[in-house]
Amino acid sequence: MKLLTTQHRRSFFCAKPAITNTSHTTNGGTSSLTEDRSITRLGCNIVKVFHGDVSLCSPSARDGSCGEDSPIKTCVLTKRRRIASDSDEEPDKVPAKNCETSVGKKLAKFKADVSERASSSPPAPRQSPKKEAVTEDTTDKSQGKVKQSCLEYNPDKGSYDPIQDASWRHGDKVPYLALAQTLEKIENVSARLKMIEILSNYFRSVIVLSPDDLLASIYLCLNKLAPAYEAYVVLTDSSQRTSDGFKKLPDQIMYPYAEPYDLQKTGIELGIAETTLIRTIAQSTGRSVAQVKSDVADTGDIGIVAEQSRGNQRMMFQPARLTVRAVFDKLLEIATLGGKAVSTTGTYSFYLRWLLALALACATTPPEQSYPPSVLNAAKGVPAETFKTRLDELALIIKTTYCTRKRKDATESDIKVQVCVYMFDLMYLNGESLVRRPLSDRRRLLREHFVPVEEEFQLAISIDTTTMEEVQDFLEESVKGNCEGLMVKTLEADATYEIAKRSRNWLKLKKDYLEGVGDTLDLVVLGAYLGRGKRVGTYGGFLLACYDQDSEEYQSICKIGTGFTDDDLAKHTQVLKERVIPKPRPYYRYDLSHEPDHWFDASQVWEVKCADLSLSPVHRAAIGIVDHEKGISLRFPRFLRVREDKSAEEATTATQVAEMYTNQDQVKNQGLGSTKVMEEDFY
DNA sequence: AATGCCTGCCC
DNA sequence: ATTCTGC
DNA sequence: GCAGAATGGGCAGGCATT
Repeated sequence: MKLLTTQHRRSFFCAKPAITNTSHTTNGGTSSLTEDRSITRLGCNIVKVFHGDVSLCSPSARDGSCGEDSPIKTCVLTKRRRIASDSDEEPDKVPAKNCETSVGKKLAKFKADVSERASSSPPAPRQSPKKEAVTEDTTDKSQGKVKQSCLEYNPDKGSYDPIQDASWRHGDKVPYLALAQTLEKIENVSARLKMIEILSNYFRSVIVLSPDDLLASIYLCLNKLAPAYEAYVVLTDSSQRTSDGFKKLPDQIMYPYAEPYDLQKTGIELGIAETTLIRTIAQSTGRSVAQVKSDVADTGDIGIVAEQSRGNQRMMFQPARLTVRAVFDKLLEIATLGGKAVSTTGTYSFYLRWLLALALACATTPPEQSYPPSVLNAAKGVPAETFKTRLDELALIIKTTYCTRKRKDATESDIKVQVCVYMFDLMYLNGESLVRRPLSDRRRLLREHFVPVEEEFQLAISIDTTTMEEVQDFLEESVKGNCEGLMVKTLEADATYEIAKRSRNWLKLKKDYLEGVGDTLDLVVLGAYLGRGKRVGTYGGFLLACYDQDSEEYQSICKIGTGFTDDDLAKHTQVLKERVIPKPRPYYRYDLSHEPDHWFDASQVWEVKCADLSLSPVHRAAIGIVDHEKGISLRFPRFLRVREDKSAEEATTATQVAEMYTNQDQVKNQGLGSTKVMEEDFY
């Protein structure tokens, strides 16, 4: 039976003995299920009703299916929205508001200031505006001329003393150099823990000596070290904090908070995303947007470009000693002038290590002490255990306190799609947490306490089984019923609802995970995008196309950026570099929004796997076949291998793509939908 | 007012 | 989402 | 085994530009 890949088989078949301790011993694989499993559909049918009143709208329901865990998410979402709108109406209770106005004035002033300049330097990113005297002095805030070369600052020092070992004195503004040196040290270290330690030492000094600069420091760290695409700053507005539980954290981002440091004191929010940041750097350094842009492309790190740009400028007029604050303020001002900076978002984008560094710094050198502080190193004289506990607590606070964004609330009348919530589990009932009870209990309680309502509120379809065959059948059935797959869980043993252990005890089963199952296509590489972060120097993604024999066109079908080993990537880059052409061929069909950095002569054919095919607003594959204006694209595309044996013309054709699309159960089941399209066609 | 870019979110 | 890679 | 860091399609909402 080839149903499961080895990987799956391992997790699937390892019946976990009911153990009470936390070790995860597994007894070797048995060849059949030894215990009853409850299996729920991954996404259940949602009956679409295009009229009628609804009180819930799940975003995941837009495509007519709802993820297995949607019920809960839906609730959370709705709740959050409500809260968000509440705070909309009464944001005044939040201190941040004040600052917003004070900064607001500042902004207004600059806006006026710049709007005239703006006329002479068109904001269009493509152009390189002639800069007249945009040599803004990045340091106009700091006083004095060049000091003697600064002291060596070494936050890497053993038993670091936040006061003695700092290169500045209490009350001083933090010199930018200190931060630069800190970052330099960090970059030369590979161990994460070490990085955290170094950075936290710097933070400790800032906390003790110049707490006002903490925020600026954090921002500048981000700017420097975060991957470019995440390099945006938002000084939060805590009015957007919500008090309800959790928000799913994006995998790579943490959202911190406003305590215990008074981060919200700064009040305003300033959303700088990449493009804005590029303009910012251009303006602040007197370089053209195009220049900066190309530099970013080269280095892949906007922070480095900023640094270098600033460096150049410094050569030109030898400014005074930079302070962290001055740099930050300037950036802030300019970004704000940039126009689109003030956004409604309210999040900090952080990386874990900064959070941890911050937590470590807080734990070691508690903030908000009078100077000189009584506690410089809280780790001293305390059992390591105790300190660790305190640190963990702090880290937890930092990690779990976060800001959510305002969401535009849709009025109920705007909601067009009837949504049905499918319950599949119960974590909490009448004041009692059920998280530690086995699934069988939770499910029983769920069934006892909730009354399903047809087409609104139902139980997720599930089966209990011990045999592989039934699992297989149920998987087939679920796919036919427009679901993505199954969730498989144990009913009794280790059947608690624990997120952390989820990956071990819950198994997600989707068709395209299985080897030899799922959609696979052979596509032509039309172009590529320069890699960023760890992919600097190679291509990071590619534009793929299918071949339309009728029009003899290559039609874009998706971009692709995963599935390659580092080695693959290097090789592809090497091979494709030889085939770069200056302009796309006239017979390449693609959307301008996906314009690659480099175009290639169509030659390479890659085998690519995906989960689904979808109608796309931007891709052009098989355009005109199933829809007039929309092409077809791939969902979750990943690279499998190069098809050396195929030439570009032998790639998957538009016709085949259309066929694959139409053959999807999901599409077939839509039934009526196609009639509608035909009617439209008719007119 | 319409269009298009940018961002953040959801998979 | 998916995938690969260090730790 | 896990966390981190690369990357995907598609959508909604907000701004900017036309």
